[in-house]
Amino acid sequence: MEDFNPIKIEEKWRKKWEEEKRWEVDIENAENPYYNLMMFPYPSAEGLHIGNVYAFTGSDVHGRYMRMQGYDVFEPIGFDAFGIHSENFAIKQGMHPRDLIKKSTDNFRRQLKKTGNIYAWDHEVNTTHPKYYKWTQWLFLQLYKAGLAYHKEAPVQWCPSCMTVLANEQVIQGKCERCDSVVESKKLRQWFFKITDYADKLLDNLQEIDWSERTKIAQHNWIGKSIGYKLEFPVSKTDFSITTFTTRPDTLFGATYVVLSPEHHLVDQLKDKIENWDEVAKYIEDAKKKPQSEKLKEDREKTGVQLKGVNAVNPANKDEIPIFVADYVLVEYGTGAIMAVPAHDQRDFDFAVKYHMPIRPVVVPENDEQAKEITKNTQAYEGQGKLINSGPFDGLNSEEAKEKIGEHVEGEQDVHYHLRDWLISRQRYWGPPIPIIFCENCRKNQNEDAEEGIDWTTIEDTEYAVHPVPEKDLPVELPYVEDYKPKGKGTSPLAAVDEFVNVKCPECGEGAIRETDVSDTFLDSAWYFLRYPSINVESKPWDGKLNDKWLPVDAYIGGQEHAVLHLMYARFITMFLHDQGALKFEEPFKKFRAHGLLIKEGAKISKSRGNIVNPDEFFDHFGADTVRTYLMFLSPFEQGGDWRDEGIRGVHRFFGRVWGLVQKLDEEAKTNETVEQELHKTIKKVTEDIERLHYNTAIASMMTFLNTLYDNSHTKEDIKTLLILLTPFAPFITEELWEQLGEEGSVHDQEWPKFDPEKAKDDVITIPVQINGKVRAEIEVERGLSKEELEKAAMGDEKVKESMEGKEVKKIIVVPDKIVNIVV
RNA sequence: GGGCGAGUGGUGGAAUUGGUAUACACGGCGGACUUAAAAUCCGUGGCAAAUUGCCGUGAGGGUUCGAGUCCCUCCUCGCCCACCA
Repeated sequence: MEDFNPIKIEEKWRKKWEEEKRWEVDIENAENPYYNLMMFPYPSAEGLHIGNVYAFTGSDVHGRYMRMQGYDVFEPIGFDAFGIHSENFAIKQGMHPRDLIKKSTDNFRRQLKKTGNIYAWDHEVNTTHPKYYKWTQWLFLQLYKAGLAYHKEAPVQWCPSCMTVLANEQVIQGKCERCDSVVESKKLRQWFFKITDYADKLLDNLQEIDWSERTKIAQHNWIGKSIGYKLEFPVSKTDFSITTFTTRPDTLFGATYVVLSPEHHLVDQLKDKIENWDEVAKYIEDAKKKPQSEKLKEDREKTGVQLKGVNAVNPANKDEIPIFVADYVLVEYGTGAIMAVPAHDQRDFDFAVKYHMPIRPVVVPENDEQAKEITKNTQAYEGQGKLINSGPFDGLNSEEAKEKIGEHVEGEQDVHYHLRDWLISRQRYWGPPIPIIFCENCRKNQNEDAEEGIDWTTIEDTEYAVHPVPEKDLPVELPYVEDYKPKGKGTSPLAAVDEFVNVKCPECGEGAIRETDVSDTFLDSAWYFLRYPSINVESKPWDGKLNDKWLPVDAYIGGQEHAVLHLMYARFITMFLHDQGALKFEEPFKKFRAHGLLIKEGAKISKSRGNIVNPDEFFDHFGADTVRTYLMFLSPFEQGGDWRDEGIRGVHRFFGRVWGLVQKLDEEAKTNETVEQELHKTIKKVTEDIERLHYNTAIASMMTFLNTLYDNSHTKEDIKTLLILLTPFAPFITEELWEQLGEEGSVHDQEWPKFDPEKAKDDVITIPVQINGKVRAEIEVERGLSKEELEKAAMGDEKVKESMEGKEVKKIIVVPDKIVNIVV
């Protein structure tokens, strides 16, 4: 009898599998392709996080299961190694990002190979490799040529301490995530992708894809479609008119003032008429200076200033109402101006109370009691109801009134989205250079008359023609720059590299300059899944035939934190490529499931908490099988798990017992009935639970089955079935024991066991007998007894008779095969 | 403020359409084995108790023969978004 030594076993098989390239699929000829994708990691210098192991294992269990269902599973892996994360860490370490990334990916690869996942290592993607980012740049050019990439001056978030622009996701409540400094707003020329062109498609397609509901809802909310009306408020005694956007035209009669955002263009145009211009100008100046964090503060008091000397006209009742400038109205949303209805919008209400504006209720609930309450004006009523104080529209339902009032004042139906265009330029070093050349000479020679349609831009007061880098010149390689740190001048460190910046214009051949910004990391990851199958194709981003075979992705697993960013961008890019005729599908991921967050003892795992779990330690001590199975045993995969160091011992013991079972196998023994029934039940449970990613209960039922095998006479076949069921979770020990049982071939090539639904049911079942809803007895009966038989059996039971003594039966509820309840 | 989700033993968590609450594990305690320890195996929701009884799924109410599950009111926690008109 051999001792159970998981480390030795795993080394043996790992080596063998690596030599055989055991998990590679025939990418060209696979008959049943199944693309099992996991969000590729950012290779942090600290090494693989236990949370990564958790996520990857969950995906791999699914992949291995599908493999045993007869699919040719392609499970690739790669590294999302560009980006500010890596760069910041490199700066901290005083190491060049390129060197650091090389080191980190090597370490990641070493750790990933320990996990026992069926990765297609021959298809590894690395976003920082010129052979990869050549096509990221190509993608940029396609978007540019299609008119979906544009250049515009826009405010960005700027950290004065780090002296750099920050990505939106690096700004936490108005502060820099690294140094906690308050972020400022700064205007810079930027590249944007017109993702908003796809807002409706991104929204509508959600209905057709098999994704976790919460992820779909997150995307739905992020796109944030609001349907409403554009309403005009003329400025009295002028030719100007203020265009407002509202989703509640039904409350128009309650609009008692109008608010412009401080950046609104009309403020300047009305300058001559405004009597308190100095005051207004000062307010606007202050508002611009106000840091982002101040604006985001939760209970921040609203401020504003009235434009004295001018009034707007409410188009519904022709009332002259005041105009304010206030920074609670955002220039970037809607029209940058609102009609304020204090009675029915809490924000307007707060403002109205402070500045003594009238509050006129125009919508009240149908219920009169509640209606009385509303008219007391203690807070805004934002619900639906019937109209009052609205002239000819009184009594109408607010829903109907929307359209009627909207039409009455000749408003224009209008739609707005929360989704904004995707800002993709970064003034940093560690990313793919944006493949654009600016030529001053070409701009000078552009025919003034033909200005339309020719793309040009202004950089530091000089006009340039904008040229895409010719595709034959791709990739625009990121030079190895010694001083790669951000300089804080609003430009990338690449701007200081003359050899990079100065270039011959591809059109006129004269001296020109390159765009020095790099693109957002999210662009790298927005298309990587298209590259995996075609990683060895040099002449194009992907091979059409391979693409047809493997894409779209069959199953995608990743973190909920990417619900809006990455997943939205990937969908947008796919839709765009589809419209270009480059892809046959619009949606990249047929099925998506978000895994939960792994925590430790109730707390988030983080360096600052000092509760880091080092996966290497556990791999080396217990082996990958145990780590994998323990992680999956914690809780439902989509819910997340709570890691405890001690808990892993239970799974270790379990495998010790599985091992022991094989060691003391009695070849002569026969299966008894209990084992047979339990076997079919277990197959059913494990299969169903793996399908719905409830790995924890799948494992629990295998533990139960193991206990049954220990307690009952069983055969080698029974053990073999258990091993097969365990394979997706524990690929090493199952293979080893398969070999020890003297079986041909590999456990991994076995067909997934099938269960007989009849045998998965017990023949004799225990039925509880309740009296007045309390369990008083249990009776053993055959399955399938009729109501009458069951009632008879229950009434005949000794315990039941005892409890019933001297009582009168009022009613008996009998649910066959379930329960008997006697009411007395 | 908005959206989403969750509250079950000391802990992680189980529980088809409403049908024996706490499966499977961890830890603690007790026991077996051992010279002893480790490992292994068995028992263990709480309170009282000879057999047994009562109480128990965040709180309160309701529907039902029967509620962790359905309905209403409330409380707490987590995540995401946030002055989006």
